[in-house]
Amino acid sequence: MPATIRDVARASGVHISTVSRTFSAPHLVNPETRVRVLACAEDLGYRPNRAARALITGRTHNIGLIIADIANPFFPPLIKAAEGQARHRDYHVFVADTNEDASAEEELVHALAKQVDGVLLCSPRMSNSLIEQVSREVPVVVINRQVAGLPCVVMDVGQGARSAIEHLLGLGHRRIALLGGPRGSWTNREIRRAAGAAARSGGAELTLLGPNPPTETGGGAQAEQVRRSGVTAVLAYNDLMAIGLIEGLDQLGLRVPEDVSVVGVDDIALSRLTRPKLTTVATPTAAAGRTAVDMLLQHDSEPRPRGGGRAAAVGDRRTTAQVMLQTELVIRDSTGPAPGSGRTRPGGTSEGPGPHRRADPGGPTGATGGAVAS
Amino acid sequence: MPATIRDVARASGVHISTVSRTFSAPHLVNPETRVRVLACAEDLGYRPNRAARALITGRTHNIGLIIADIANPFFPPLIKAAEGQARHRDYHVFVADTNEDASAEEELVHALAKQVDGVLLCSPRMSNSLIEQVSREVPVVVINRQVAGLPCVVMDVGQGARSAIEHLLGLGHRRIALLGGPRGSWTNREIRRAAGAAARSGGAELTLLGPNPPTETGGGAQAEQVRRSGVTAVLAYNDLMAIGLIEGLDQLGLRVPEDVSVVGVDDIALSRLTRPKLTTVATPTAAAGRTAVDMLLQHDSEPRPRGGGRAAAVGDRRTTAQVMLQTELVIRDSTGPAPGSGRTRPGGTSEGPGPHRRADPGGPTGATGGAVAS
DNA sequence: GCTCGTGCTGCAAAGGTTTGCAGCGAAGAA
DNA sequence: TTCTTCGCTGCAAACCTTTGCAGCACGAGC
Repeated sequence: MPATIRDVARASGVHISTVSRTFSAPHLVNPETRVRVLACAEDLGYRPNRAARALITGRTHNIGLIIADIANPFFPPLIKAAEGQARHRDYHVFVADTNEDASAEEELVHALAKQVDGVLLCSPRMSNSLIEQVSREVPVVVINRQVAGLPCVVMDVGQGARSAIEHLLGLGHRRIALLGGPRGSWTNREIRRAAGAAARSGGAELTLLGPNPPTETGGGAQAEQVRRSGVTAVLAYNDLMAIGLIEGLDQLGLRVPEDVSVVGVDDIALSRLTRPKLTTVATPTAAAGRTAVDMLLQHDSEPRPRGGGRAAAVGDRRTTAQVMLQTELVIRDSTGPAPGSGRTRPGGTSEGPGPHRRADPGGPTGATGGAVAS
Repeated sequence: MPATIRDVARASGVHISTVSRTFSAPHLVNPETRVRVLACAEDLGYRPNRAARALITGRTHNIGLIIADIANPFFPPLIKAAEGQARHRDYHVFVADTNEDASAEEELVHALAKQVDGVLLCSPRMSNSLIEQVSREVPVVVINRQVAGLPCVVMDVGQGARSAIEHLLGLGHRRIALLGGPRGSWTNREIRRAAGAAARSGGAELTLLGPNPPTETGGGAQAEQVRRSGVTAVLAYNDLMAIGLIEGLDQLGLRVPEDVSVVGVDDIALSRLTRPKLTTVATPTAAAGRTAVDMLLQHDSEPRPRGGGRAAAVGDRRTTAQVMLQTELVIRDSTGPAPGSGRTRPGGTSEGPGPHRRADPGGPTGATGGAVAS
């Protein structure tokens, strides 16, 4: 039913190539012809078929964004930032959700592969080797994971976890639990590694709880375990789990931060709305989205080898840089002195100004994170 | 760089049509040939180009889902449900976010048009006539809006608003504010209409505040207005605004529900986490997602007229049914007796069992909503 | 021995677009 | 007048698949 270029050509009495040029290279066609063609096109409701165009140009002007769980409020700022950046470069973003499922992830990459010029793989659950394999089918930038030979943008959660543990140590905590995230998460491994090292060097004991689904429910489900383990502080894989845990502890009659201190990771908007407000490791989510788009599109303007047109797609011959963005501990109300440590609570911290206050959420802070190697 | 069907044909010494059949109609090719072809394909990492396939079959097996604001927690359950339903039918869902912007919305429909078999337009901000226009380019199902001649699925927010107002009237409130949502929202109009009627027939005064952006910030920004207006209860366009408003009132020293009662709409997960827990109109979000996918794909199995292949796409000749799903008032802790009304608070309601307790979030409750007309 | 059916494969058109090249007419230069 | 140049347009190949039709070889039935 929709009109094709041929219909427009017929209606305006010119060759299809002239119609094509009317849209993609207007300066090459006689003004009079142009207006006539445009009129006919308007009349017939003609829109160039982007799929057909992509078939020959090798450019779709779309990018795919694959997300582990769209319901996790961690992602929307990243998505929005990516979309904004893409829009500047005249690209559209298609988002797909994998439900934390590795095989769905792979399937979606294939589904998207030829409809986009590249894919942003955000917090992938696939194995590294599988990522490498799919990256041969379509240009990929990985977010929240380092995989050798591929362009990546990660947050320095190691540093964040270290700061969190040090913060807890400073409050007198010596028995700390790490509420682990999902299996297959790079972030999870990094946090575990860094938190373990920091605890050890601070003379504290670190109990590992997990893996768990990275959701409120996943956090809440471990409340009983936390109580039984007798720890006085918990570092959670993310804010959602931290919030769920606080709820769970509450139902068990444990108060936060009086009985147990809780630290999250991500600094989602929600962490400012719950009571107590959450102490958390802020990650530059928006900056990550922007950076990833830039990396994917960095060779966009380069002339592409014509002939065979067969899409040496965007980002081909890309320098496989790896970028690490800085994180920052934001101290709010969910952490306090360890019970029985004799310390008193440092006055109502709650985001007062000071070294820990976060400058500009998702702003340049993170974007300046140094590029690393390769 | 990626292998094409031609490469596989060359490598396995058969014609490309045989390779094609190996994938799309295996029973038509000799088992020996088949294994040889499959081996070569595997070897070369060949994947059929879905864009090229779509060009000729007229089916992409993708559906587009256009969302006003992906950061609004109202949408993820709908997205997830749509994805699940689509997956059953062997479809993938591509999500796009419009940032509440009508023109971005239109642009995205065009970007998606030829890459998907149909589009779910969720809470559109476009004008009805524009929706009608784009629906000529690609099959569309509209969610959260009724537009004549197009298949729609809406929630009965009118009924919900009525229940909410009646609930407030029952608590003795006589001066109520309606915290309006974004311009161009069908839901907003429905709520206003129904709430206005209910208030009038209950002898209450309804103050309109808005339009506002449907976010926490948008809600919080009206806190001062709410105080000044002297109302004792507020019905907000959605939960996010309700929560933002509660925060804002809190900062002005007004307590909820002691000083002001607040009701939201949507019953997002967050509304159970804030203090006080939010009284709200639960909408069957997941059911809406599922239903919309079903409506879009209902003629999927029908044989398609071959010849010209030009995609009398999915859902063509669709019966343009309009479905309305039921809503339900969920009473939690953000509503109480009007100050000075002499009434006392009915004991700790908070989701106890009873007529208002919600059965199964997004479950069959809503899915059974009756089909209506046309 | 001939016909027919069956099982497999090749041929070529079709789908909607872009783009290098060639052609054409007119205007300007020699 | 003849040769260029220039501005515009048409031609046809190419992108990667799918699919109706035809062709081929072979075995069975008469």
